[in-house]
Amino acid sequence: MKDIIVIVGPTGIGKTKLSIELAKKLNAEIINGDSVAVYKGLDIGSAKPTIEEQEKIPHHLLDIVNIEEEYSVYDYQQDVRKKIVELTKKKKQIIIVGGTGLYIKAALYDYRFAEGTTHNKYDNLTNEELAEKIKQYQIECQEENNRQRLVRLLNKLENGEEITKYKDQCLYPIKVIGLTTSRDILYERINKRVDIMIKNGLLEEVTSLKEKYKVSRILNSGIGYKEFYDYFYKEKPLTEVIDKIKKDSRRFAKRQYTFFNHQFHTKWFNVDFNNFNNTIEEVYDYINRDHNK
RNA sequence: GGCUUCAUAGCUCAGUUGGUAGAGCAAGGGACUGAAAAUCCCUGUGUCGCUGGUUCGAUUCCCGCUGGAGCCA
Repeated sequence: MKDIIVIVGPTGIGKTKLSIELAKKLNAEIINGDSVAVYKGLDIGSAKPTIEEQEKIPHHLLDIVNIEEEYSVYDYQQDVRKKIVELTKKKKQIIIVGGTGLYIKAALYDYRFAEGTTHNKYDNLTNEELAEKIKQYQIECQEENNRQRLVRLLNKLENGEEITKYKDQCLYPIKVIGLTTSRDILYERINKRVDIMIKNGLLEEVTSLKEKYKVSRILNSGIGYKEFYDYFYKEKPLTEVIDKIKKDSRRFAKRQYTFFNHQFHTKWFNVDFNNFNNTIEEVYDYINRDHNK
């Protein structure tokens, strides 16, 4: 089996562009590694590859979930693993591109999830009480303020699920390519990209989605979408929304660096924005060099 | 031109009855196994505008300068 090429990096760095150019050269197909782009209709704000781009190279796990549906790491893990089998049979090289570190890691590494688990929210318990209950299972719980994690952990314990730690067992041969640049340049690109999204009709996209889907977790948590809440319900000006999207994107980029630096063996490439072909060649050479050894 | 007032962290501002300073925001770092574009944790040295004086010691008091704001001519 050929190495799975994994392209990661902060938002707005040029992962999509690289993935398509590499796929052409490698006769590969692309699997989306982005937790928002799996949703239908979230096109502009998620910076999904355009129709033209998708026509050049087959894309998988894009537009596979309706906005009111729930989709989780578990679902993604299952879907990716099926796709890997499918594409390997077709003798296609696989490129996974995206910015959602946990999704990609859970798909490729030995992350274990039980089937049909419950999702009790414990609304009547405080964080302290949750931590207290967890302690009864002789489990040391860190992050005592992190309700999301406390709830999940307690659910697992009450279901009798195993609390596993197989962090570093990768199930497939992979090459992790990271794209990077200086913080200043990245932030400038992020800011510009948000302006372009607005020009391309982000407000219209969000407005029509809001009308169609009254309740949606993803519209309330995705960057480029959740920020419009203040615009629709608090009569805040659009400029404030735009600044917030930029800020949230910058902070997200920072967290992405932390994840890709520590959770993967990432080989970083400084992007040449003046001549992107240089970057493509550099990455292509790296992939081939390692194949031939 | 005269008088008053302000000048402190990237920004908005506290504060020190004279012993070289701290909040919010911004920013930086980190964690990460079913919400992950989520959630949570940690991080504040800055010629206290410039120059001189008083003082053991000045960002703090005083003189002058520069720049901003206001009032009067």
